[in-house]
Amino acid sequence: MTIERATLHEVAAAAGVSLASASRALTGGSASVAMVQKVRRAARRVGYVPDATARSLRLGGTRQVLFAVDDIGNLNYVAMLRAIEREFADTGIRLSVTTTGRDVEQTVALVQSMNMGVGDALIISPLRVSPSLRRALSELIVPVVVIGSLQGNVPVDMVRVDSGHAVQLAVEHLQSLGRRRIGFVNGPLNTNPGVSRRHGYLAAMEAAGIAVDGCFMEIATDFTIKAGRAAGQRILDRCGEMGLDAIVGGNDLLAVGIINACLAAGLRVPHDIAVTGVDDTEYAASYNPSITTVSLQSAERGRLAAQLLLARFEDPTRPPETATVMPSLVARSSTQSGDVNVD
Amino acid sequence: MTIERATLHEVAAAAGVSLASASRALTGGSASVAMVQKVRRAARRVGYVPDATARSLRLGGTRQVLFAVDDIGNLNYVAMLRAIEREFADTGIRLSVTTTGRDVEQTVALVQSMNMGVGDALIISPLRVSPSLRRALSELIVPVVVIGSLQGNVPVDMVRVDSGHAVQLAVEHLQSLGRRRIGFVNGPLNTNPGVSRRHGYLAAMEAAGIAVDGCFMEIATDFTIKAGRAAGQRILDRCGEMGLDAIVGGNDLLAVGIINACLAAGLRVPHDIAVTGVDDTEYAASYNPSITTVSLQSAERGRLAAQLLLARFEDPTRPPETATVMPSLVARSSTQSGDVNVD
DNA sequence: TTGAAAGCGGTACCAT
DNA sequence: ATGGTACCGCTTTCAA
Repeated sequence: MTIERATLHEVAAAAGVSLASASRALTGGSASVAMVQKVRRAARRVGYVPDATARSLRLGGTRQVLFAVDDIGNLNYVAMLRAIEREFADTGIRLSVTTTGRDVEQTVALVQSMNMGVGDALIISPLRVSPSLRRALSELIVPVVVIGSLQGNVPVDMVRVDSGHAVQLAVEHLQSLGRRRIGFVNGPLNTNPGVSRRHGYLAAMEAAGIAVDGCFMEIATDFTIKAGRAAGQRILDRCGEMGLDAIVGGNDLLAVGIINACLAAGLRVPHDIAVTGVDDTEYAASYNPSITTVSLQSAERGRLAAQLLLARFEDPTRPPETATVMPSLVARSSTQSGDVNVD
Repeated sequence: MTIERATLHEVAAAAGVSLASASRALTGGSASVAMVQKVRRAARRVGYVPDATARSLRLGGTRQVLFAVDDIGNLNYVAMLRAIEREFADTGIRLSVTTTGRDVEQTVALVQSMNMGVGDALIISPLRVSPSLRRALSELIVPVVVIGSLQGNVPVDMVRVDSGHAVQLAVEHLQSLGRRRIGFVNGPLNTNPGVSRRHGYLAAMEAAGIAVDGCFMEIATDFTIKAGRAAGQRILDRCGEMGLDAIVGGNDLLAVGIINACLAAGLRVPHDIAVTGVDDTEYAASYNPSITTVSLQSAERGRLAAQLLLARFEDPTRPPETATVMPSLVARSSTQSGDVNVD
C-alpha cells in the first residue's frame, strides 16, 4: 500500500544504476539484458508508475486528442465518436470527449485552452459558429479538424456534408409520395445546420413550384426531442386545419418530438401526416413507426476526421483539406404506410 | 500567426524582467502595479499562452477528472454526465469522458493509467467488474468514485442503487395490472446490473407465488436496442403461444428493442403484451407508446458522485462513503392502455 | 517587491 | 552499454 508514488530516481537508486540507465531499460533504449532485468525488478519492487505529465513535458505532447461536441445526448455524435475511437485504436492516442453546450463562448474557451497543451489536437463539431470561434480556431497552434462548416475560410481540415441537400432529399421524397402541404420544424437559426437546412427546405419547395407558406415553418429552441415536441405542437395548432400532410424535422430528435406531438393530437403517422428526420440515428430506426430520415454519414465523417488528423500528424505542413460526404435518404415507415419497423 | 508558442522566458526577456517576476505578475503573486502592467503587455505582445503540462508538473496535478462509462450511447450515462458537469461548473475542473467498452481489461488499463497522472480523479460506472478491475481500483492512488457496485469491499467512495429492487417494482406493477405470465429480457449475466436485476425478477415472481418458468427468461448479448430486439424475438418465438402477457426489459434500450420485436410480430403494446424498462431515460418517455420504466435516478447519482469527489478533494483522509438512492416506478402507456405519451 | 536558483519527473544527448 | 547532465516550462522558496 504505497501512498506516495515512486519516481524513476528511486527506481534507479533501488537498482543501483544511473537515472539514465533506468529510463532506457524501461522505455526500450539500448540496455543489456541484465540491466533491463535489474531495473524492471526494482521498478516492480518500489511500485513504480511513470508520470504522464512529466513525460509529456519532456516529449512535448500529451498523447491525447479532444473531441468536442455540443450535445453528447445526440446519437449522431456518438456515432462519430465511435468511428474516431476505432480509427485511433492502435495509435496509442487517448480520445476524450468534452461537451461544449449551448454557449458559444464556452466553446471558444475550450478551443483556446488547446493552446495550453491540454491535448495534442482537437476534433470539433460545433453547432454554432461565431466570429470569436472562427478566430480562436485560426489562432490554434495544435492541429484541428472541424466536422461541419465554418462560413469564413479558416485554413483547417474539415469534414463536410451538405445538410441542406439532406432536407431537400426529404422534401422530394415526401413530394414523390404525393404529399403537398409539407411543413418544416427546424432547429435554431443561429446554428449552421439550422441555416443550411432552411435553405434546403426552401429550395426544394421552390423547385417543386409550391409556394412556401411562412406559417408552415416552425423553429424549435434546440435540436432535442423536447424542443421538437413543443415546436410540433405549435405548428400543428397553427396550421393543422390547413391540410398539413407532412412535417420535415431538422434532425431525428426533432422528428421524434414532432411525432410525439402528432400522436398526442390524435393524428396517425404516416396515415394522416408523414414525418421525416435527418441523421439516421438509432432513434429513427427503432422508433414506432420507424422514421424516414436522411443519413448524414456520421460514422464516415468521424472516420474521415480521424484520418485527416492522423495525416496531419504525419505531415504538419500539408495543405488543409476538406473531405465531403453525401447525404442519402433512408425511407422507412413514418412516410409510407406499410410494415412497421422496416429496417 | 505565431507558429511556435512563446514561453514565459521570452515574456520575461521581452519585458526586461526576471522569470520569477514574470510568473508572479501573471499568476497574481506579490508584484508592483508597474510590473504587472509591463509583463502583461509583453505577454500579449509575444502571444504568450501558459503551458498546462508544465504547470501541472510543477503543481502536481492536472485539473482534470475522468468519467469512464461503458456505453455513452446510453442516455443513462449522459444524464450522469450532465449532472457531474453541473456540479463541477464553478470549480475549474475539466471533465472528460472516456468510453471503456465491452472489454474489462480495457477498463482495467484505463484505471491503471490514472496512476500515471492522466487525471486527478476518476468517476467510473463499470458494467462488468472483474477481480483485476477490483484490484486496479484499490491500487489507485488518485481519488475514485464508483457509480455502481463492486462486490468485494474495495475501500472507495460509491454511489449505489438497488437495481434488483427496480426490476421488482416493475414486476409488481405488472402484477397489480393483472398480468401473470411475465417474461424477462435481461442484459448479460457477466455484468453487475445483469446479476442483480435477475435476482429482482426472481424475487418478485416468487413473492407473488408464481412459479418461474425458465423459458420466460431471455438474455440479450448487450444492454442495447439491437440486442433487445433479437432477444425479444427469441422469447416471443419460444413462448409467445404460452400466453406471455408482459415482458420486463433489463433497461430502457432493451425495452425499445423488445417493443420493436413485439410490433414486428403483430402484437399490440400494451393490449396484447405489456413491456417495461429500467433507467427512465428520454427514450422511455418519448417512445410510442411511452414506456413504463423504473427510474434509477441517474442524474442524482451523478450529482452525488461529484459531491463525494469534491468532499474527498477537501479532505483526502475522510473514510470512504457510500451514497444510496432509491429506484422509483414511472408508469406510462406501455403497460396501461390509455393515452399515448402520458408524460 | 524583485531576482537567482532549485526543482517537479522524465528523456536524450554527450562522453566514457 | 552505461553514467553524467542539460533541459522541457513553470512555480516557489530564499536572499537581497
